[in-house]
Amino acid sequence: MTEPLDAIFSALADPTRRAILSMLLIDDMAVTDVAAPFKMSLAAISKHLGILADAGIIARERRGRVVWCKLDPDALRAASVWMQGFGQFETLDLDAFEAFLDGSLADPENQSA
Amino acid sequence: MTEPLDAIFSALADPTRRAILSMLLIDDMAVTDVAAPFKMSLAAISKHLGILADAGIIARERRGRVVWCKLDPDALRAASVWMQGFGQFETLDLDAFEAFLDGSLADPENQSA
DNA sequence: TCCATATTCAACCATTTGGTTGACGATTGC
DNA sequence: GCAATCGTCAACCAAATGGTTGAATATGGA
Repeated sequence: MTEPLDAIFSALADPTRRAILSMLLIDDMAVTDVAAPFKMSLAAISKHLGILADAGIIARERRGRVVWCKLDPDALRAASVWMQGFGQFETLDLDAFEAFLDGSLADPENQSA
Repeated sequence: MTEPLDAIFSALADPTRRAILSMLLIDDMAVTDVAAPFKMSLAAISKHLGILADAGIIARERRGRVVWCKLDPDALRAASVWMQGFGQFETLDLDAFEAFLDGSLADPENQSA
C-alpha cells in the first residue's frame, strides 16, 4: 500500500476505526480508554490504532506506561481534496484537484490516482 | 458491509478503482474502454465496476451490448461530510457533521460512526 | 443463420484483513 | 523488590479481497 490515499481510505473503511476517530475528535485518549467501549480485545484495538497511525491519521505518544492517542486531521486533507473533486460540493478546490489529477491520471497504469 | 460509509471508503481504497473514477470524471465510458488502459483482465475490471456500483459511486446502464458507466457523485457526499468533520477544512459544515455524530456516536458498540 | 463483440459468471488461487489468545517488556505504586 | 497495570508482539485462524482463466449469455452485423 504505497500510496497515501490507499492507506487513508482503507483505514477509514472500517467502522471500528471510524468510531475510534469520532472518540478522539472529542479528546485525546489512552489506548485502554479507547478500547473500553468495544467488545473486542485490547490487542485488536491496538492493531486498529496502528493502522490509523500508519495512515498518519492519528499520532501516538508514550507518557509513562500510558500511550496517548491524538487525532492528526491534516492527514485527511489530501483525501478530502480528492473526494471533493467528484461532486459539486460547495467548496470544490478545482485548482488543487486538477493539479492532483495532472500528476496521476496521465498514466493509469501506475494506478496512483 | 452494511454501512454505506464502509462500502464507499473501501471502494475508494483501491488505486485501480480511483483511477477508474478519474477516467469517468472526464466522460462516461463503456466497460471495455474503461478496461483498456489497465494491465489486468476485463473480468477484473468488471468486478471493480461492480464494487463501485454497489457503493453507489457509479451507475451502469446497458445500451445494446454495451454497458455504459457514469459517475454518481452524490454518493460521495456523505463520506465527504464525514471527513470534513476531522479537519479545519475551509467549508466545514459543522451542523451537518454534529447532527451525523449525534446519530452514531452515542453507542460505539454499534460501530456505525 | 452464423460469427464476432461485449460483458458477466463461476471456480479457483494467493494474499490480506480482522479477530483471537498467551507471552512478553515497561512502568508504576505499595 | 514485587505485584499489578499498560500496551505490544507473535502465532494462529476464518473470512474477505483482488486477481486469474474458461465458459456462458446477450446483442449486433454480415
